Amino acid sequence: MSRSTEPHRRVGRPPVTSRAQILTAARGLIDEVGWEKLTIRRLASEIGVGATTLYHHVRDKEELLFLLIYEYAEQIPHPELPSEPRERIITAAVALHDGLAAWPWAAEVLTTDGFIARLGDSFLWLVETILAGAVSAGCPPEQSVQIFRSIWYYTAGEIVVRAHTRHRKMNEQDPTHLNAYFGNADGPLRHPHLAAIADRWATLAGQDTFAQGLRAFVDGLLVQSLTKKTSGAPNSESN
Amino acid sequence: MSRSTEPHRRVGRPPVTSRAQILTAARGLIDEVGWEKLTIRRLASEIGVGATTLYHHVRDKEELLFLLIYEYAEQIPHPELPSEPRERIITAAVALHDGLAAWPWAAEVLTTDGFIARLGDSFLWLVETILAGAVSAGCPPEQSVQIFRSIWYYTAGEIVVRAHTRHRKMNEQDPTHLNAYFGNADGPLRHPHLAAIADRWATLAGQDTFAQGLRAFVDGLLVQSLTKKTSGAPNSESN
DNA sequence: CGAAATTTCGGAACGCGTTCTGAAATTAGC
DNA sequence: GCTAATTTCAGAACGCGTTCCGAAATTTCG
Repeated sequence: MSRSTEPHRRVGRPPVTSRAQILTAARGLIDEVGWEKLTIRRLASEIGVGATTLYHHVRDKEELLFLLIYEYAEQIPHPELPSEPRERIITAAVALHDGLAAWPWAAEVLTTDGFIARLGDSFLWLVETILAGAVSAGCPPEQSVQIFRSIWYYTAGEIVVRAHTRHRKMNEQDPTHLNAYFGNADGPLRHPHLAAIADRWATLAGQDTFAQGLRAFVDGLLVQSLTKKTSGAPNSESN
Repeated sequence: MSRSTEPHRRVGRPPVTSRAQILTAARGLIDEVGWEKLTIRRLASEIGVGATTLYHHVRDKEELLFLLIYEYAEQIPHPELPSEPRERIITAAVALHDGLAAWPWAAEVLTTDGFIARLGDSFLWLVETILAGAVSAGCPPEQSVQIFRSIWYYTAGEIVVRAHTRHRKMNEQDPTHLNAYFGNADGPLRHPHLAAIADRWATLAGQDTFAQGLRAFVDGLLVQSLTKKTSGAPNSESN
């Protein structure tokens, strides 16, 4: 209707802040004090408005965090894609992972309902790339979606688990750590392999094996999809 | 020290409740009103004690939920294991997944720090089985741990994402659903594969493909591990 | 100019998990 | 028996996210 032609000042009390200002202030506050200390009340007083005022510009805190990721994500440049479909999938999935893992609070929002669907063009392009890669590799569209979902579970799980893992220095000095649990009384008897590796567990768990696991996963998924094709008859398995 | 020989009544004010009673009451409350409505205050008043009293028997709410899972988990019977190592891994991982996914609040605790290490014998036995399966298949212990970690990321991710996905009936009636996001103006231009499958996305996302994806993952992980053996030289990849 | 409609603001309040602190209830020692 | 030591209890309070609702500030209409 009335667009730029008519600078119709809107009826009602004029807003004292805006979603843009809130997001900017939130970014600043996160840079200052860290995202754990970002609270609605603190953010509001930083802007100089009442706490409840923010709820007229943002549905809730979860949406606030999502919008922060959303805005940043749109600025991420698209990675160059290799020619081979399988490598394209991996490149896109790694970009998706790294893009999200870059923000420590991503884990808070990652698993919310419909997160993928709410992603912006930049991240949707990565989803599209994964789907396209699977299709290029010979998978039917339905299975391509399932391949993406599997990759997404793996990706989200890695980010969330690692985000919740305290990155204390892997000094073996901490007796309350893994060894204390794994190495209980009859551990070596009941769980020999676990006991054998218990003292190295913390070190191994600290390594970043996302990309390596992803490669294995994509290989397995493509092999599985291309082997049984679109066999309508279910396997001998439960699902 | 003084055990059953001496019924030494302990010094100090006698406790009015116990961790066992708290856990029992928590289970009852969850059965009655659902785990979302389980609050510290409500649980305390259910028992008939002050809210803060619970904190002398349980560190925090997270530990309370963890203990609930822990106790249940110990009662789970061990699944029968197939003979083939690969199938043993899958059987154990599915049991781990199903055992955790059985409690809707598992997602709240799943990703907390050191969750796996704090698991009880019953679940640790599943971890042990996965490790043993990988070793039996020919993987060195270190890579077996990485294989388990990859499986765990996938498993935890699946549970957490699905737990946070509202299971609304997949009626296409809801215009605020996926299509509304995926099918935006120039969606078909920018994301053709996404647009092509958008209307079927919700249905596909509702399917349980955990076991299928797991099979692909395990296959890929074993192939990867056995192919490059314990090559000390890193790949051409970043990691 | 004044009343009505409209839109936003923000203080009060709720329930939450959690911490602090002093009171209460018990045993041990004199 | 009285006091001290010990252990637990629980009310008060804090900060949090969030909701409710009346007040405030603007435009529109008569």
